[in-house]
Amino acid sequence: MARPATDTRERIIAAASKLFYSDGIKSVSVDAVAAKAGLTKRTLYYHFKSKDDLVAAYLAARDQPNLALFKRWFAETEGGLPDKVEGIFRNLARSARHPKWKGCGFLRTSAELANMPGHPAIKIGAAHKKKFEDWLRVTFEARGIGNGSLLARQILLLLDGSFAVVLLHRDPSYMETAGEAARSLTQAALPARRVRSMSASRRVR
Amino acid sequence: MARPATDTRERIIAAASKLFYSDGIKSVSVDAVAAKAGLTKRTLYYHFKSKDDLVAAYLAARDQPNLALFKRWFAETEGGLPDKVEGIFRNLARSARHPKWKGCGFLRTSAELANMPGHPAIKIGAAHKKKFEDWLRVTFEARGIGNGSLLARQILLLLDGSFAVVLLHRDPSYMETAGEAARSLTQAALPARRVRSMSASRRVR
DNA sequence: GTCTATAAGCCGATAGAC
DNA sequence: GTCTATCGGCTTATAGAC
Repeated sequence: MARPATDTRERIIAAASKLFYSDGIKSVSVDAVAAKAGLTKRTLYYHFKSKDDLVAAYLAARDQPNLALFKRWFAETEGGLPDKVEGIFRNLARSARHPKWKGCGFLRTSAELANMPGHPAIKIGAAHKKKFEDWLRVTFEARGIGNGSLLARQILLLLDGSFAVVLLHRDPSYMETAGEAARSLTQAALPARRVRSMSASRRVR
Repeated sequence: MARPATDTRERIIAAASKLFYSDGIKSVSVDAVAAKAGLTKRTLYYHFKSKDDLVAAYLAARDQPNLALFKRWFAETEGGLPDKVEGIFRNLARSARHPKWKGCGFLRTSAELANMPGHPAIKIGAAHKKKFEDWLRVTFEARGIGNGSLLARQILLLLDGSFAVVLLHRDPSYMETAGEAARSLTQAALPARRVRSMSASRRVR
């Protein structure tokens, strides 16, 4: 009562977020989350009906902040559309060099829970990626790209591919490679007027 | 003694492979693997010193067959280089429609064991992906592509991205999208002589 | 090389007091 | 809403017989 219930709930989610992202879902016990949050397991089960419920809350809490970060990286990168798209990958490569970086929490959770396709956490992850893809599509269409839907899907594939590959090899330079590919595809999809010289698709050869 | 020890070992790996790929690493107990192989846990521990050892053997057994499959898909697709590259993705999309498909075992294991970067299974997964990338690079260079190393990395990113995205959304059409992107990038990287009309990079607009 | 039996501990979840 | 205490089951791994 000294603290409203929502604060306790958010403290639990914060603790769960650190542990689940760092160590995975199955490796982290409910006891460990409760200890990290500074309360007992019984209290945790007062706020969440099950561990699955807690896992879903962990990903739901990452949804909006994650999207906001991508949008900020896009907005803050100067230049044309290909530059701004590549800017997302450059910023991601920078964050991937942090020692605590362990890939994409949404993708890692879906990989770990692949045998539970209906799990609420997977639905939240799928919705998150759809929101990102949709934001890309709308952004591309607003800039006059004909098939913005296709380009958005291609960029998403490169982004999630770089999450997976960089996690495996621990080599963030793959994100810069993905950024170059994203730049090439974006450049090629731009309306034909005033094509930039020295575009990435030319630089390749 | 009725059966050589290697047969027992291979039967254990076969059982482990089915269970680990289907349900993940942490979700599958050593008991379950032993039961599936039709022997006791004590016998399993006679052939493998630990569960980690068994996980590594599971991925090692998938290495060569998996590479051979990609090479076969490439070889059996008719047409030019962009067609053959896209053929890999088309075949992958077809296999992803099988109900038992659960993404890439190497990537899923590395996602689940992300907090153990030195785990032997992760090293095997990283080596597997490097072999695939290297085969792509050599293939591209043999066909006169200037920066075969860059294109190989880009194709790898699209392939692993499609593994991750299709696993999350359960929508194999993303693999066809990745195949189109791979075709575009391959086409753009080809030596300039005799550019095919109606290439994918043109079809986009 | 394969078996039965068990150690020693951790798991998610719950009972009941306050 | 938070606590102490605990249930029943599952976990990896090992001891020792044959």
